[in-house]
Amino acid sequence: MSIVVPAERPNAQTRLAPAEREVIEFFVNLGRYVSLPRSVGEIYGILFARGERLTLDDLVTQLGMSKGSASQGLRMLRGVGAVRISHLPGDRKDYYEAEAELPHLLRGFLRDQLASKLDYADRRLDRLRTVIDDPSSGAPDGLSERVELLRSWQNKIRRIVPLVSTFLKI
Amino acid sequence: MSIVVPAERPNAQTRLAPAEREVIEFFVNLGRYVSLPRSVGEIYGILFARGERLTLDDLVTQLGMSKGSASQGLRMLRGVGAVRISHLPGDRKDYYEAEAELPHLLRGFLRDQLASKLDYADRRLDRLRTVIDDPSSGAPDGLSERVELLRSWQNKIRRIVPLVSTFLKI
DNA sequence: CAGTGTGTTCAATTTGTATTGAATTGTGAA
DNA sequence: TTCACAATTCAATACAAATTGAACACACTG
Repeated sequence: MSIVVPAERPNAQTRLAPAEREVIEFFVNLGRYVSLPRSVGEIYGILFARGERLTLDDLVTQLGMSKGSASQGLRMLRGVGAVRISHLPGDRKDYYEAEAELPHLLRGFLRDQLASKLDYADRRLDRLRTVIDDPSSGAPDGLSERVELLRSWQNKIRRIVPLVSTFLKI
Repeated sequence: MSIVVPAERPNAQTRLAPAEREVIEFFVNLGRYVSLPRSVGEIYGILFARGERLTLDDLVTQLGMSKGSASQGLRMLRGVGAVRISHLPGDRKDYYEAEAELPHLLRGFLRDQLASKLDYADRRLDRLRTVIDDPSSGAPDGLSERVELLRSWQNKIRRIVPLVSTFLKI
């Protein structure tokens, strides 16, 4: 009778240097605060740690993640301008490197994420007003006043954005 | 042979007025951006819409959610100061109402959420530095410089907080 | 006290999100 | 064209988070 020890899955992460693992975990943790998937934090983390260009295959082997995850993670990071893509002559691979300048990163975030969400909230508030103004909507007493309060929040927040941008010299 | 039509679950939400449903969905959607569970958005939404005090049981029957969800959701909302609790004389129930002042809400958020996370990031960065300074950590070239860059991000963000606070008269 | 009306807890379940990997698309070279 | 290689897609799966509800704890009341 022999005891079957489950084969240890060859976790590629094991090959990473301690310093790299630490940086990666830092960004994974950071990403959690804005509900980014772990894989995205890992990708940005290793690119930041290395400071050099890596290919999708590099990410797959170094981080031990699937091609699918790497591909989708890179798309998200490209979308917010957190990684730059480039090429080598005579090489069809895409090479990625981390964008490490805070102003650049925040600009992408403010433009792509925040702006579109504020716009959406605007439309939502407009709809809310029309619904409430309909007498058959059963709006509780004073609701339309409270909704106007929301509108004023929205305006204040909109005015904060340029304030922050100026401060960060974006 | 008879076709069994699944009994329609008596969804309590159906009883809500259209205007109320609209407000609730607004806050549910808002909450998604900061990854709050739907139930929390619903609770704040109905309290905001009604503008009057409701009990846990009211929430359960009006929103059609479990007592457990309502209880946990209220705890979270109390935690960030988004709802106020009060009582009626000779009534053991807890009554809740929505805190609708933006400054008050943001104050709770800045103090409880942001501050503690910035502190945690600080400690994390300190550890990162000590790991990297260890020659056996296998830190890639130039990593310590890039980590110093992180430190400067951190400092900038810390200086934004009072700026925003001032602007919002918090 | 026992009884009743509260709110809370937490294991089980449901629901939602991320990840995988095989199939597919796209692209440059011969 | 066809081949070869790279990246993307997406249905299936694994994993994580939210929700439920029954058991519990607490505190007032008669």
